[in-house]
Amino acid sequence: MLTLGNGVAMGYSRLMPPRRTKEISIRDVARAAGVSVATASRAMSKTDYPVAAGTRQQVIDAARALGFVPNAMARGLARSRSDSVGVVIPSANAYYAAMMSGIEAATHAQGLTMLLGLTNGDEGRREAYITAFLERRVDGILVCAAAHDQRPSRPPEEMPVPVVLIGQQPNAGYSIIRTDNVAAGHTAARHLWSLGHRRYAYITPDDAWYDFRDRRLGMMGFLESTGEPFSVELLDEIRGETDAYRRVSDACRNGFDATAIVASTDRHALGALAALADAGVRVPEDKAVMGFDNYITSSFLRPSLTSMSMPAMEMGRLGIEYLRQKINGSAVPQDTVLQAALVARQSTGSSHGA
Amino acid sequence: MLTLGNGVAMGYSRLMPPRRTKEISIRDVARAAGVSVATASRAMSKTDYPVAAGTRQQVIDAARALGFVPNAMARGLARSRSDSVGVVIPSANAYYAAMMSGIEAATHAQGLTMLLGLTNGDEGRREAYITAFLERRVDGILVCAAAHDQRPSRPPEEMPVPVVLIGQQPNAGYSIIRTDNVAAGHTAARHLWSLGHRRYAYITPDDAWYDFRDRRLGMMGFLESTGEPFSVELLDEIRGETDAYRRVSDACRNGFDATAIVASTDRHALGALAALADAGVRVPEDKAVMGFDNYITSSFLRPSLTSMSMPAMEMGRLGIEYLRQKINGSAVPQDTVLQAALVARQSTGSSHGA
DNA sequence: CTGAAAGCGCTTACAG
DNA sequence: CTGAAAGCGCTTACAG
Repeated sequence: MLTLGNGVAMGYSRLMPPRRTKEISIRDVARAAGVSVATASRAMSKTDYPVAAGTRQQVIDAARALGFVPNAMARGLARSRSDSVGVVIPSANAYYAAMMSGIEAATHAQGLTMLLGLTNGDEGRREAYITAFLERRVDGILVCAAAHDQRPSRPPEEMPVPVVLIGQQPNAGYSIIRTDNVAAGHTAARHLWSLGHRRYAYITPDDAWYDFRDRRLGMMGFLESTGEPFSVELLDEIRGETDAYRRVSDACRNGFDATAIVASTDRHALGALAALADAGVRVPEDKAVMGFDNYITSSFLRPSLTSMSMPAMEMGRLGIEYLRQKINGSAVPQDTVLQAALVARQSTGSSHGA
Repeated sequence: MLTLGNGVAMGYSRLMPPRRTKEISIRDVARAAGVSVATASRAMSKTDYPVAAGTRQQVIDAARALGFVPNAMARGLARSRSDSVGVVIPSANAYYAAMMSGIEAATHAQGLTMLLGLTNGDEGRREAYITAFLERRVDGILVCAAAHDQRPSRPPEEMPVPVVLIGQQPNAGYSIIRTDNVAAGHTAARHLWSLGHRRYAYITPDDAWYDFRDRRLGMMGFLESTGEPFSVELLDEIRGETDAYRRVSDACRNGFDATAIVASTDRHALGALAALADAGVRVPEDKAVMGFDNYITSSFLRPSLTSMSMPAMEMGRLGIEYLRQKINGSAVPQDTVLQAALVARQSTGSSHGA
């Protein structure tokens, strides 16, 4: 090994010739076991099919001896079933990471392979991934979140496989699993209200993402329901920590009126908290801050961040569960609504543990 | 929609009968276009193959009119090539999320579909995923990280497809892309040393993960190279933020001697920072803290966290690039070493920006 | 309990 | 530039 200036070490591996030897097939296994291909197939894949115990063992032994690796493409072609599901996810942030964990657990438990499509900011890839999944004949598709204007272009009847949506989307007709973000926003505002706050600020990207819009609507709904005076300042077009930091810093410099800052995600809250700290604004004494999603990080910030915990992992798990049921021809709830949970911490002055 | 107490809303979708209508195939397209199946195939897939422009257009029009979706399993079976790669990743945390972004960008650019296997703490799933990928006849496999004792059970010669490793692993013979963690540990220690620190603590899970071991070795290497007196306290068996918080809290209660805390990842550093804050220890005045990986979060903590930035995204991108080259029969560097970069921030008292 | 054979939907020499 | 045909590696009625 020899490290170059550019950080790349040398030492080339031998050039492998293109692998062209015919793979060992079930035909080879059958021959070795002295049975027909049909029997070999049944002995290996259909555990319930009546095959003489001895025969089955011979086949299995032969397969092992030959190092037989069944060809899932051939199997899928013959069965019109791939035992795979396609998953579309916007990006691999902490929120979707939790969702992916749930998805992984469920797919693994059911012997399904997961084809992953990350749109990574380029929502145009969404359709491209769905098309790719369809060509690969996945048994079902899970579409996680989507902004307002980005819908699966076709209605459910035109989709050749079951589709389940996770996260509020404008796609009428599809089974969907979502969190009650209106209620979450409502709960967040009520919590801050109970601490005495009357002047609010909401930090968000924009209304194109339903989750963020609904959280805001829930907050507004609660505030209006009080029948008392309040104010809400909207800080929008905020894409991430950096945007949040800048805007809150600016606000602090220009007489930031709000005493309660509601950030549409913990990431936005993180930027806001940093800005407040740098501006010498004390939390929660001067201003309270809340976020959504309850990232693991949030409990270790100082002050630790109060957040609405969303059941991302459970949504992922449930999404695959629904898909499985649909694939098997079972009915599935058309609209499943999970609830978020308030986790109060130091940023709102209501708790003092980690 | 009607939300139940358990958070599940009712409203069942109609039961769809198992889809059994034969899919429309290239045969249908050929018939509709008035050409042979062979010509239809060539017109649609082999852009370079000599097909009369008019004929090609007819085929394409017919395919569109029929809503033809080529069957990738059949294609793969016929070509012995699936245009897919299998990716094994330990978990979807921020570090691997960055790696996945790089992987996604590269696979998408090359028209490869990504099959994802998350081991999620259960490293036994590693082999299971590799087997599943092999059955699906992926064109190549990318194995991201792995602890000391978890190796692909077979040597490269026995793997029927190209494999590329990302992250230091004990798998002799495979092409590997890694970061120079020894150098990173060295750099981290040098930075702290230059700030005057002589008593260190290292927070880590254990040596089973090479990255963490190497960072420690690099740190020790630098300290020993100074020829001056120093001390290093090892806080190991620390799995995450919570463990780090507890152990550092305990240490503070029992006279924590170290003035420089080196955490094997930013996550560990986060727990340590929280513990120090709660113990009334000032950072960086009383103790300095450093982490590795440079999560986005780290720059927004207060004090913001000094960290060694690892090129995770680039590793992911390069991994797929190498795989592509191997698949095409090209040689690839056997050992590629990328370098980490120091990002100094407030936790070590060397910077004061965000 | 077992086997022969058709079929899944493509691609690709091979022969015009 | 085009077509007929074999073949990719499985599964599954159908018939013993």
